[in-house]
Amino acid sequence: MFEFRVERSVGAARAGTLSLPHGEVHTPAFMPVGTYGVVRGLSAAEVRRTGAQIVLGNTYHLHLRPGEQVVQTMGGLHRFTGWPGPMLTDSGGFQVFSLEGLRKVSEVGVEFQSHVDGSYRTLSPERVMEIQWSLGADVAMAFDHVVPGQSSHELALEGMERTLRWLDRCRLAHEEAVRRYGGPAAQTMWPIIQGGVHPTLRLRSLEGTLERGPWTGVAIGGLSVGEPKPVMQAVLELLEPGLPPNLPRYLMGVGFPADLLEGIARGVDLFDCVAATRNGRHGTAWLPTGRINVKGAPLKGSVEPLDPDCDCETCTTVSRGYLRHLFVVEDILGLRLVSIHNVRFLVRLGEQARLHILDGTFETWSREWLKRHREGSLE
RNA sequence: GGUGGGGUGACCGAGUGGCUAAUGGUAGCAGACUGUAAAUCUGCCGGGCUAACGCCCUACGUAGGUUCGAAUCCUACCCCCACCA
Repeated sequence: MFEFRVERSVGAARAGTLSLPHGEVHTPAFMPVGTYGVVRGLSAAEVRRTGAQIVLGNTYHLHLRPGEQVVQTMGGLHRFTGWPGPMLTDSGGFQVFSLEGLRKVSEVGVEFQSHVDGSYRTLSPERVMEIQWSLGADVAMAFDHVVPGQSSHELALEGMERTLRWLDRCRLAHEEAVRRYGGPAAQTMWPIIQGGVHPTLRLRSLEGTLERGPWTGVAIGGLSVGEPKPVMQAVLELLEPGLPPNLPRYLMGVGFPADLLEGIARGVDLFDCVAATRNGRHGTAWLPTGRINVKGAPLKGSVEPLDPDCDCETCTTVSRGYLRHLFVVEDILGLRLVSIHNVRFLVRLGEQARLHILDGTFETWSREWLKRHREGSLE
């Protein structure tokens, strides 16, 4: 269990298979985000039909609503959501970053003021691991301290070192849970590398993380939080040689289509991002030639499919003109259909990358794909 | 026919002498969104010129008038609504 097998690599890019209690994940792969136990707007069956292999949930959000005990009583996150496949829960570390202003970080943990009702909740590394154990995903993430992308050396150092100290506590708490409640096959925990945009801090975080191993996977966090894209890519290039080849690498919170290919080329195996569904709800759809505003006047009356190259439910059943109409009249179906397309788009991008890695043509294919995509985006 | 009320930018609707190209809202148009405080947020929204500051033109039913200055006051006319004949 929790085994990762690399089937082939081309440069730094890898095609692999991750074995988890609830199934296998063929990589590279995009994981849709289902913060509250739902990939916003989509049923489990619809998510399944996008080809997604693994879905995320969020510790902080599920702790607030409905509460991890409720989920546990109802049979765990898989039964709760009707998604029988692999799942991963994020620790709430990202909320330390995104809820800035609603939280106070200390060594013990983070005091959040709930965005739901204003009540104060404290999340510590121990508490976070308990909650994630109760939720019961295949993979739990360590509780980390994410700082903004442009953070000073001082702040990034603080976040990075705290993340390492918390990692020790997370590990103990997770091992305790495994010992007390279940076999080692039930859930694994992955650490998260921090360090902002500072190379020395990133390398220290990598080193500190690995020496606390062994692990079954490693995540790279604190990217795509405001730093320029070349900086993110440089961090990936910096870390790649030091990452154990036999572990899946998960780049947290990334990304847009181009980010996936750029990440895969730099050795990343797993991605997650809310942009597919958020942009879907907001009316932006990804295309091989860039992106399109589904609400835009030019789509009025168009009988073309959203993306003629796409095999998703949306593109094979309705027209651009109808999708635009759904947004104009504000029917939820429009949000859902574009979300379905965007998720399928990223999932399929992962599938395509995998095939091209397996047959050795990844670099050429990726270059061409990015060229076409970026040229379209300039329109 | 009489009396009263009313006609404002695509629509609804404020404004009752200068701070008014004219508050708001809707519709429309565009942009943003990366481990989800997001079916959200931001910008534009009479026309023309400008990269921009800005300049010019046309506008508050129609036509005149008063005034340094009018969507706002006066006169006539047109149209709508209510009530009375």
